[in-house]
Amino acid sequence: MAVTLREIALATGLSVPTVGNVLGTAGHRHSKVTRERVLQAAKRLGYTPNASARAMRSGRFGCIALILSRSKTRTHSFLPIGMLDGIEDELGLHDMHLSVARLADRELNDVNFVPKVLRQSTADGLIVHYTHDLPDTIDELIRKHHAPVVTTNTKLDANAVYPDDYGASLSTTRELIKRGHRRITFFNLMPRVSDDDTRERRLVSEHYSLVDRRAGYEKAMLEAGLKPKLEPESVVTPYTDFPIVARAALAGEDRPTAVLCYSERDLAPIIHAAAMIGLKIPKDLSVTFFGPDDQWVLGVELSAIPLPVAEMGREAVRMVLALLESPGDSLPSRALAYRMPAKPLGVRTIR
Amino acid sequence: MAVTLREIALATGLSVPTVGNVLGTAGHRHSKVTRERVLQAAKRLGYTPNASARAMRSGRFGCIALILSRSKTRTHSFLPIGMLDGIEDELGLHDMHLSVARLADRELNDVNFVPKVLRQSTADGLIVHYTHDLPDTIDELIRKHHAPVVTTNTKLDANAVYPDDYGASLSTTRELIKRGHRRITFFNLMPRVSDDDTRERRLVSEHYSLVDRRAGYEKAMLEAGLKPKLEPESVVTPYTDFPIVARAALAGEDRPTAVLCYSERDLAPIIHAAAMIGLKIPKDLSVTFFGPDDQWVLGVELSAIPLPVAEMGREAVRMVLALLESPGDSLPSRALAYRMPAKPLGVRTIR
DNA sequence: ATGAAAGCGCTAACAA
DNA sequence: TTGTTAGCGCTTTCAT
Repeated sequence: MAVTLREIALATGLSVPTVGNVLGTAGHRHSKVTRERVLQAAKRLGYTPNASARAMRSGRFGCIALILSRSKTRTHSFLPIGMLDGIEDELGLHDMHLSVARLADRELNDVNFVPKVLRQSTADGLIVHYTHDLPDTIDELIRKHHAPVVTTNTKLDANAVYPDDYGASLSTTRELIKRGHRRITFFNLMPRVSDDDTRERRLVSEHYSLVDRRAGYEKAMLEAGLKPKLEPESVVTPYTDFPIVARAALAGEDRPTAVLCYSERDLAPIIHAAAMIGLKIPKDLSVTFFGPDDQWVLGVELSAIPLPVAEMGREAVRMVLALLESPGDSLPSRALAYRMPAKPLGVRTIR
Repeated sequence: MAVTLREIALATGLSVPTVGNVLGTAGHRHSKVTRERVLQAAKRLGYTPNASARAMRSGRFGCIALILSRSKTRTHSFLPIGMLDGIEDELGLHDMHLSVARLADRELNDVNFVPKVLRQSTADGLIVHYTHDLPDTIDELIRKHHAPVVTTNTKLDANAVYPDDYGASLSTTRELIKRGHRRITFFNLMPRVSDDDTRERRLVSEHYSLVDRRAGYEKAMLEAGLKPKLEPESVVTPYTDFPIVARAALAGEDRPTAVLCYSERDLAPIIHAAAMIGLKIPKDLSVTFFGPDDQWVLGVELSAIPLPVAEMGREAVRMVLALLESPGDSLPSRALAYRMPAKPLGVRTIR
């Protein structure tokens, strides 16, 4: 069994509250000698406070739950590891911890598949991080849970935190233009729409980040009197065709001098195609992309337009805590600014 | 405030234990009418049992904590998302939930950086998943925590679960040989040793999976009277050189007809180099790799030798629970068999 | 400066 | 079948 206050009390001959005060936050009410005695004993016996007991007493669990999607056909399993950092850093400031649950889309009708975190009260608040849209059943399930809910990476009207993709795309494109680029292509190989497509792909295609990144790009191009060019033009590109499509997009007389990629998944095909054609990066082609971090791709180092995931995690926690303070309230959503790299790798200035 | 048993008791005119019995596991002791009445009220009021209260009562937290490394210089942020599935599936069978904490190597001397999960009692057991070696300070910290500890992805003598990389590499190589391949190269671009290398790279280089995959490969080659070939030969390969090295490894008269890659990170350089040379996959070159899942790389679909991560998570939970049953005990470590793909993509049979 | 009492929500044991 | 009592570990009064 774990060591409790009572055992320390017995060991020191003091009362339970005294020991509790010293080991808790009311040590100041006791003499230095007592404090020392308690701390010694606690250390010797290996005392660790029982978080559940504290939770019960305080009415707070000291815990936030992160809800992640869990699709069978995970095209790319998006757990933003950097977001965990942000979440945990912020939680650490409040002596809280993190619980994680993954929710399958499918089995939700079956009660057995609802994770304990949602069936029971375990957390003071939820951070819902879904790459795709929330299925209605899940949405309802979460709404039923009385704890405050903050959504990340989804553009909702309230209680959401998401990267300002529009702004980032706008300023990146402006920067490319400022550096002398005129033919800039926006590149996204992930299929956008399709009839017989899997549900997941469809949803990815509708994600706000694609819409906004494209819109920011187009805005910057148009305001500079340039013609936006989206690649590929077809709405569905089979994986087999990635290299072909990339090559076609980079070839020809009016080839782009810069590409802005929707995600890091577009990089390998681009860099590969450039190499096949004989284009050097960044000499002949500038490449920039939205992604978690800078990346080496086929011998080329590229700066990401770095998703502010840690900040997103931190802000999500802050919002959950704010909602806890004023129950029933609702907070305006926050679009998080990207921090642009000062000297991006893989991008050239044309003179 | 959340709804408690007391409120349901008041609403129904029943006693708290009666309500608790019905909503807990002792419903059979009550009349159907009562049960119905309680369930109705609970549903209407939106009751969710307080996990902390249950935890206190039962002496179990109903929670397992996953401890992950958090290095500043994350070359690749390895959170095995599939492992979460396995862990959560197994936990679900026991009405438990998952807590996650990331531990930074550095700041460990500072008490403020020790996550709550380790400072307080919150979990019944720990699963320690470290990509690299455990720093001693962390090791001590974890050992201090009285809960049972199971380690994943590290080859320890006891209380560990890890993929059987030796066996998988052995049987994969044998399979390639059986399919008529004679010149098979083992490929690993990640640097193995270096003087002025970062700590992280060094540790990656020493990870048992590399040692064992190489050993299994070499064993299979030697027993078939073939000459093992490791690429690159140099122990450190700058990222810039990846494509060059890959190309050199695939060119020449005695070029390999098959490559076995340490990880998915080796794929892009290989496929790219093959394309530059003009080799078709799998016609001219068979490619297989250790990785979480099958993958499309530059227009080519490849079967992974799929890391049994879900099974690893499940088994880790089982081991933690077993240790909980018999405290102080220690379990023999388990090497988990890989499940080989029946018809691997990207691999050809030579006749 | 210290201890006694009470109670957070739940459940096991016992009494009715 | 139902209710009463008690206690898990901790902390907040309040009395000493």
